[in-house]
Amino acid sequence: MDDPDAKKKASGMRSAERLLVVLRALNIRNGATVLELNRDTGISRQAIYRILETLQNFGYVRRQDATDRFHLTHLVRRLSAGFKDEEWITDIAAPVLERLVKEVVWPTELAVFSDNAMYIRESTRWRSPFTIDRVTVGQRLPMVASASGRAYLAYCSENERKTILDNLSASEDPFDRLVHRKGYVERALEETRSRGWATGDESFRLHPKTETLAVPILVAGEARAVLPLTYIASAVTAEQIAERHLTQLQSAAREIGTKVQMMQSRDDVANMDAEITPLREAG
Amino acid sequence: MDDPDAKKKASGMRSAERLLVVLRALNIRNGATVLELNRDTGISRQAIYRILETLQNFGYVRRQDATDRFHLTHLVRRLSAGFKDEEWITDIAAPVLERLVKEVVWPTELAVFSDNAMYIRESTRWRSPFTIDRVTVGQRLPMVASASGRAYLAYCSENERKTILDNLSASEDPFDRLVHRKGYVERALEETRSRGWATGDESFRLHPKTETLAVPILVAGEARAVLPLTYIASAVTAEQIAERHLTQLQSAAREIGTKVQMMQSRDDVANMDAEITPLREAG
DNA sequence: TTTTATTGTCCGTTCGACGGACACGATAGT
DNA sequence: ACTATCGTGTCCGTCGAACGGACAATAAAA
Repeated sequence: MDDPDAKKKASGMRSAERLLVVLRALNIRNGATVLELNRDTGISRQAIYRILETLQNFGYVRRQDATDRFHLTHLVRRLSAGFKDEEWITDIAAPVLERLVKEVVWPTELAVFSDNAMYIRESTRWRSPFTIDRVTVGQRLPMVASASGRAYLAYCSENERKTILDNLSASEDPFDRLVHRKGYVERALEETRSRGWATGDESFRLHPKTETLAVPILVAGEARAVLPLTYIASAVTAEQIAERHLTQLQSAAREIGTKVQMMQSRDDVANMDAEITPLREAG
Repeated sequence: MDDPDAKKKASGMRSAERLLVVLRALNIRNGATVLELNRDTGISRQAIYRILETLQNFGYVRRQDATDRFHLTHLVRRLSAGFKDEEWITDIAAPVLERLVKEVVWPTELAVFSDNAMYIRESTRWRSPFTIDRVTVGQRLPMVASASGRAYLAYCSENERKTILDNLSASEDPFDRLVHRKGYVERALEETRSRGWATGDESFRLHPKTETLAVPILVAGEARAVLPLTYIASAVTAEQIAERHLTQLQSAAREIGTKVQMMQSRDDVANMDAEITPLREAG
């Protein structure tokens, strides 16, 4: 009875919500009058004045003198410039991983390449009952010794692989120095490609009892990230995991890859589904 | 007396302001816990919860499951993607023009190149007592006939000039067709470069009584925009205007140019002067 | 002149934001 | 085990900020 509109939000701050709505409206129709914003958003004129004044205090909006239009300023970039392009994939992967952990009981992660190593960016470890180690987001994984690194190297572009291996040859990290072992990298990548998934070197273990298996996430045919699965070595073998879950892993990887590709191919992320949700009608 | 804190803002909505502060804080330290945000911004924890919930409802923020950190999502781009790169220069020029109109009584404008013509993007006409026409923001100015177009063509890069003139040769616009007149463009540009400022063809007048004189705004040595000044032809000549105000015009143009250049050379607009202004201390 | 459309501001009411207080869990030190 | 410390999460009574109706002012249209 107290909820006439069915889709009432759990909570959230009213005035702040409306500021976001106005800010979004200004992004869709940059250069708008108060009345236009009133019509676009359904927020009362008086409230639009208050909101615009607030935005002006922060310098995010300026008023064009001649006309009575309000424009965004370059400072609005501050509201989103902290979000790096590289994080897209993590952002998109998160919900997919969440679903994946329900099908595959073992914990899975998302790892991306950065600074000549793979880094875990998202994890479902805490959701899996089989998690025993404490590896967390931010964990570094060496390129040639870890399953994630190998999956990436095996499926990234030829040029990228060469550059990475070149960089690694100067590294002091003991696991990185494996690149100098004759034929080591070639064998590992060959094996990875023939199976479609990678394992890590037995000398590299984040936890003594666990092992990891990883599949690549391809965007436009090249690896942009990897999807590792960690299991308890005494319970199952890598082959058993692959037999049971490889299809699911690869399907999740493909879903993430295509979603990222779709995003990147859009010219303008902002104006997709450009309608604003009017809050309520007001005068 | 009713203003105890000396720097109290005129008004603005409290909760919405604090949401903006938190959003900005998240951009500076992407991936933050509630407590970190509390410390960074000085906003109480309870309020941070409310704010983050609001941002989550809009999808601008998601919570990384494993850790207790909040991250921006790709949707935050919607809050600034409506601001085009091309608008930077307008944004930066606006305050400079405002000052300029106080020194030079005649109305000045900012015009940028777009779609094979110049377009007025900012104007101080309404501020000048000498304004008689009703030309407004958005007005199109042809490239070879208008003062603004000539100033741009004379000082843009060689390649850009060639491309523009090529495009114009196919245009149906009568003023654009002047490009076909033998030696016309060359003479106009030569004259412009020798003086440092441009005038329009006498056949092109937005208003029968006014004429225009324009100087280029250079960024990295090439024209990115122009700064036209409109005067009443019966009152003064172009030469008189130039004699009196050319220094001021060029100095304003230089100021805009260097500011834009400074902006563009920054890697990250968001993190410049990265301190957040804590609102007040709270628990 | 009247009508319509739009901008701008005032002000009394109300409801949403506020933060103190408390519960809980995890980790560290003794 | 006990205590201390730190961090997360939630409840709830109070209070002031946000709300929008109402009105003034201006300009253009009928």
